[in-house]
Amino acid sequence: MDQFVSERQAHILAELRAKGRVSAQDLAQTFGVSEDTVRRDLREMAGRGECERVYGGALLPGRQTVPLKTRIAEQPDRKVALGQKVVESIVEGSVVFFDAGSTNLAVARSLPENFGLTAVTNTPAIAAELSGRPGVELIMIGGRVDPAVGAALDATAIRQLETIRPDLCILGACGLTLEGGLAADIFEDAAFKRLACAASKNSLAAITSDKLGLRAAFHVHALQAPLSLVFEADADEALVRKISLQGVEAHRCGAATSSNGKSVSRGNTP
Amino acid sequence: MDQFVSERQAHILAELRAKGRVSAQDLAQTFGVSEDTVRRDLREMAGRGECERVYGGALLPGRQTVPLKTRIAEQPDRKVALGQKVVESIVEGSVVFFDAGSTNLAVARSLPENFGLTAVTNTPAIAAELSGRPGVELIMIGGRVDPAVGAALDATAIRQLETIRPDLCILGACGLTLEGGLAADIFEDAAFKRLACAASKNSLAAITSDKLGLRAAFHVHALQAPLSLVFEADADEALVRKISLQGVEAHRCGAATSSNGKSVSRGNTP
DNA sequence: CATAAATATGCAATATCGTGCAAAAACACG
DNA sequence: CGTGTTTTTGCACGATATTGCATATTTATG
Repeated sequence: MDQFVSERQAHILAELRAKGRVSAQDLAQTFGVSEDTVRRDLREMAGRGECERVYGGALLPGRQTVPLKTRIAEQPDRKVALGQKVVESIVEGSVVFFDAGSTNLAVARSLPENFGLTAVTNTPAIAAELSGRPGVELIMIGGRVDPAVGAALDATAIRQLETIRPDLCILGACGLTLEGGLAADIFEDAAFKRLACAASKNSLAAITSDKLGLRAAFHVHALQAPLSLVFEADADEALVRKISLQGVEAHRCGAATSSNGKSVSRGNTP
Repeated sequence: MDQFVSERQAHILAELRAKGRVSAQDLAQTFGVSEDTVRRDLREMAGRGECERVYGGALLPGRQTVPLKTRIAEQPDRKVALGQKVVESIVEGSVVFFDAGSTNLAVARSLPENFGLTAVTNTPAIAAELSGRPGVELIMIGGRVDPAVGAALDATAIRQLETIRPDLCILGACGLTLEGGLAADIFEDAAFKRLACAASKNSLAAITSDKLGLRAAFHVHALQAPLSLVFEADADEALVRKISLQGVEAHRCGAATSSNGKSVSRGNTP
């Protein structure tokens, strides 16, 4: 069994209290069970007075019966598509360092509900996202949080990082060029990224197309193994091919069209 | 025999405390015994109240491991009112430690936009809330994040905390009694809170009324200076007065600002 | 009213549970 | 050392829980 019944219902209740409403379809998708199972949960919870059943899902009890028809407009952000592609490269049970960056926050969000891994991060936003997830062992790197980066980069953080040897380092990057490789805009950030890469067995960076060809000031990682890159669907074909020729594993994620109904409605920070 | 029974059960308990959940199948695999044996262990442990039996395994008793970020949403109005009252006690420019707890997350949310302070916290959700705020210098306490508490409590965290002397420690609490003072439900959590108090010049705890009179297992702070308490509007008048007589500064916050005064009803069945 | 979506119900497949029982090991005791 | 007792463990078997599918029914909406 992937998840205990009471755990699933607790998550439904949490989602319900956070958002005020839940959709049976989304819940089924989120937990990887059939809608029938979700409906049975909702019926049971309604019997305990934890929610009020409505057509399409459930609401908090005592509230007005807002027709749940208004589906949450989960626009399949480009970052979500990229994040899901990155998740495919993560081996279940491994130790993964999450570098700072909004793309990496999307990666954390894209982790399936019960994905088992040890997550290490110096970024509060990512830690908050992963905190409380069943299956995730979370290690927070402490220190002064650099306001420009939103992550701990100081000596304390470096000392703590040195005690950890991740299997995979998921890098954020501010720019990628064929000659310069991965680079960052902020000196301390780049230094920390280099250390994280050096400590890890493998490194992986998700590159949004707007970073392609951008030359950032401080070097992070050359285009050479051990490094994997994940590009968006519209990335420059020629450039990607050239990068592959340097011995760097390059993946490309599918188009971010809304053809698949994989709208995982978990995140709650803009 | 490969392992004594009590050893195995202790190991199960450790796993349970670490992950918040155990699966009978996994445990049988881990220890190389049959699932029947594991089930017998779990049944016995449940009899002692060490775990809560569920179909497929066991969970930590009582508390549900609901992500902290959703716990905040449970009683928004009251928590916000309490948070705003606590903020009034924070001196601009001081160094403030934010303990774990949904109430303290509300305090962090209630900080005015440009409030200047140095915030120290071991709770990812609070760090994420304060990260990026202009005026806030954020220090993150790192370490393994206890899933039941949602904060770093381990040796790494303690070592890092020892390097900091906050002006104010904003405590979370699971229970408050006249005789026992502030107490917490989880041992490691209580130990960390005690250290945080000891390191800080002053301590302050926001007490939701549902915690009043509740006796939690592990002592955190006696009702004596240096300690301030902030109560809700509907807190027991007599109890608050008795607490004041012990030399503890007691504040009371006004009624919830929202128009609906009846937003809190426990176990309401429509 | 027509249609599509969501729901309830029954049913079968699978997983898990509890109990009784026997074998093996550890133990108590003479 | 020998013997009876207790503890632990695995296995068998019936009971129970969970889940997905099929089907009939209800609901929302144009």
